Amino acid sequence: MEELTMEKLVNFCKQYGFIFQGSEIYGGLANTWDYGPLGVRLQNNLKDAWRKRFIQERQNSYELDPSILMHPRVWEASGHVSSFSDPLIDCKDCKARHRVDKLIEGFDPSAIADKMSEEEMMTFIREKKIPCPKCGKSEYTDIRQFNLMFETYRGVTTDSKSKIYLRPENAQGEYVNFLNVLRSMRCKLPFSIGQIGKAFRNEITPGNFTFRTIEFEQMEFQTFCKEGSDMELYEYFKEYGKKFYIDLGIKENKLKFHDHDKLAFYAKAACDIFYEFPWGFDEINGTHNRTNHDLSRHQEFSGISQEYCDPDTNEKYIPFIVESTYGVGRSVLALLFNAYHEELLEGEETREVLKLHPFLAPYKAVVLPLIKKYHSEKAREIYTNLSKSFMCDYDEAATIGKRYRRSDVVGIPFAITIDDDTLKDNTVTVRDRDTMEQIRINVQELESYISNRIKF
RNA sequence: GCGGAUGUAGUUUAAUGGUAGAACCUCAGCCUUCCAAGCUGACUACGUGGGUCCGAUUCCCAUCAUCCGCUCCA
Repeated sequence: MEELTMEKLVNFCKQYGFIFQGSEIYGGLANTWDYGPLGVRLQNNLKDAWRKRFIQERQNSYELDPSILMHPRVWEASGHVSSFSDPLIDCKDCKARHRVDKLIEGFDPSAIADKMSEEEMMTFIREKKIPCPKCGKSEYTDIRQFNLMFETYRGVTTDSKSKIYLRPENAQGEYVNFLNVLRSMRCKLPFSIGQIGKAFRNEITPGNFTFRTIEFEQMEFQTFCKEGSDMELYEYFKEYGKKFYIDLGIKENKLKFHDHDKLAFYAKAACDIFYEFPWGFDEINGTHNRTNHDLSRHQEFSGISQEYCDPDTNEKYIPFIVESTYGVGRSVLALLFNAYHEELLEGEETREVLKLHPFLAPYKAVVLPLIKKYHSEKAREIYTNLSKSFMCDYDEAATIGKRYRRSDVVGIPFAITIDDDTLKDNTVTVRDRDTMEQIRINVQELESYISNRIKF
């Protein structure tokens, strides 16, 4: 059995309609990928699973869909306007690109690059003749600013006053709505706001297939709490996140926690969940204790108090926030790697099977007339009825065996075959993808039989 | 963004300075009563743009994209 490489998975996704290259007929646009008919179903089912675990099954949890375009002051308060615009410099000799602040602080740890102006940094580099960490020479281009935020303009003019950003992270959408949710939902702390949505980062870096894209989607969960209960919640959500992935069918030995050695300036603690991809363990989730940094900043920049008044003690304080973020694209990628199997059959034959959790499967069932010309009328009738309950596929082309196999490849958990007996007694064969077991049941029982087996 | 490799149907590939042949897949028909059978037929490709040349898929240049490292990041 060959190892599942990235290249093989990319081909698989393209072949069966999961993921296509973005703008393919124009030669593609780097780092953009389009989810095809099956990929969208898988992705939506993942989102539904997340909603169920994080919103529906939790008390005091609310979903929000904030706007992607936000007031420019939000990004000043969040720190993105200053910290996301990295001054970069290229070595003229070996062409290596360096972040100026890292270059300076790497050379002289007592220097604080953040406090320097661009000119001061350039002078510092020239005077100290800081060597290029790669080649050792000290000949650099001028400093250039790279802003990781996508910019656009509202209105018809393109002056700086009309400049707005596509959000580089989603979390601020929840933070600016903290008071709205608190009031309208009559919340008490701790409570949580979740969101599924897209963010954009104008990075120059290519990624591994959909792992790294300039436009990406996240499922994230912000829990507002009192200082003191924050670390307990932080630990809780780390485990809750790992269990979420295991419940989705990810093998436990493919997952591990990864504590950050270096914390972001706003964070008190940070831990990722890593999945073992072909290139190694890499991040699919991040849980951060963000303290009361975010709400404090918004209070400062907006002038609106972000304090919570404890109804029992009348104590007022700015809540702490524990954030847990799940990458949609990354999770889908992990699920695909995790689900892909090649099974050896008798002889040399192999069967490709996508062993997705039935809840995640793009199609829940495929309806197959045993012989097209005898059974397709009845099969179509059953297909139409069943489609009212779940996404179903219908396949009457080629032999029955081929159609069984075809449904395995795209992860359909149940195959329903219509034969002569169906026409007489209204029973069908239901074949289970994972166990290969076949049972005979009445058409009337199909809906409840499948419903019971695709739960999450 | 840097370095390396690659680019012929959906996939895997063959050949060629005179515009391409196959297998698998897909579709249609025949056959077929439960796991990729068979037969017949059909569709589909030289990433893009220049240059050299009478003529370029082939040679050269650029570009785009992907993969592998590096860098960066969620």
